[in-house]
Amino acid sequence: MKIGDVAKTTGCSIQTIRFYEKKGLLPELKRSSGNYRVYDKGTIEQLLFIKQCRSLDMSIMEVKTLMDSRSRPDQSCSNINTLIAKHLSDVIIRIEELNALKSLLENMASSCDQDKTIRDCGILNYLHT
Amino acid sequence: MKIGDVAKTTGCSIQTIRFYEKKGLLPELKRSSGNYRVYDKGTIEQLLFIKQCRSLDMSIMEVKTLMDSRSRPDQSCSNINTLIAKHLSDVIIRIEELNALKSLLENMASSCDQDKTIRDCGILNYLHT
DNA sequence: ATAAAGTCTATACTTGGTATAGAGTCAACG
DNA sequence: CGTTGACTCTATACCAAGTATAGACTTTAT
Repeated sequence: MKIGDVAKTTGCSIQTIRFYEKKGLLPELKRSSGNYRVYDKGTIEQLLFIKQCRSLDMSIMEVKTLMDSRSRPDQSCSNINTLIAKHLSDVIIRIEELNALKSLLENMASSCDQDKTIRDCGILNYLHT
Repeated sequence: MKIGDVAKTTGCSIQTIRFYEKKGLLPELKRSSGNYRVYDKGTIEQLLFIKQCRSLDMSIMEVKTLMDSRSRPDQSCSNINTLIAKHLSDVIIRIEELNALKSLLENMASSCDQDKTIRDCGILNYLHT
């Protein structure tokens, strides 16, 4: 399989696949006689794994940690539990931040209507304080 | 005032102040005979305005739009209302995304306990699917 | 044989800064 | 007057996580 096929199958762009390779998320791979990357089914599965993790908003480094763990199946999975717990806690903190932000923005939005001038704009006055 | 004083007063780092200048958020400013940037009270106020906007998670471009508006006090402020409404809507969408993410991560976290091996880790099995 | 499609590397761009290097400036102290 | 230390200057590189080119090469199809 060539990179274009892999891109179609996985839904990752060609550049992204090469980017993941450069970041060390894909194992060293074979090249054809014309220096084209040659992929097998294992790589596709790995890319789907990465995609799944990225859709959960994990960083490349987090994904790398998980993939490295997968190559040591007999070890304890406690570090994986820790990683997910940390990630979850980060998400919860971010949600709280954004909820606070949302309240502020709602207050601002309600402090002005469309019919004022810039000089009298409630939003700008709020920001100016 | 020199840049170090401004940094202390506003809480922005020196590099950040120069960065904002390069991005066009600060007006063209005077230089001393030794080519040092010279600031006045107006710039401090502008920096605090920028900081306030950034703490509301606005992008540099959004801040720039607001600052440009401030220089035309007689115009209608409807574009400012629109900007804030759009920003608020973005924040709400992001909160929804993160809440969905949170549920997923909670399910994952509860699908494994610390005592398993990588091979049997419920989290990795989830991700592998 | 040639044209089109695919792939290669290397580089620049994005956002919002942060962190250097190396040079120049300014104020105080002896 | 010299020199040390603190400050500032520009320019550049770096981070995440890709995206988007340019210019060269390979493969495929006609």
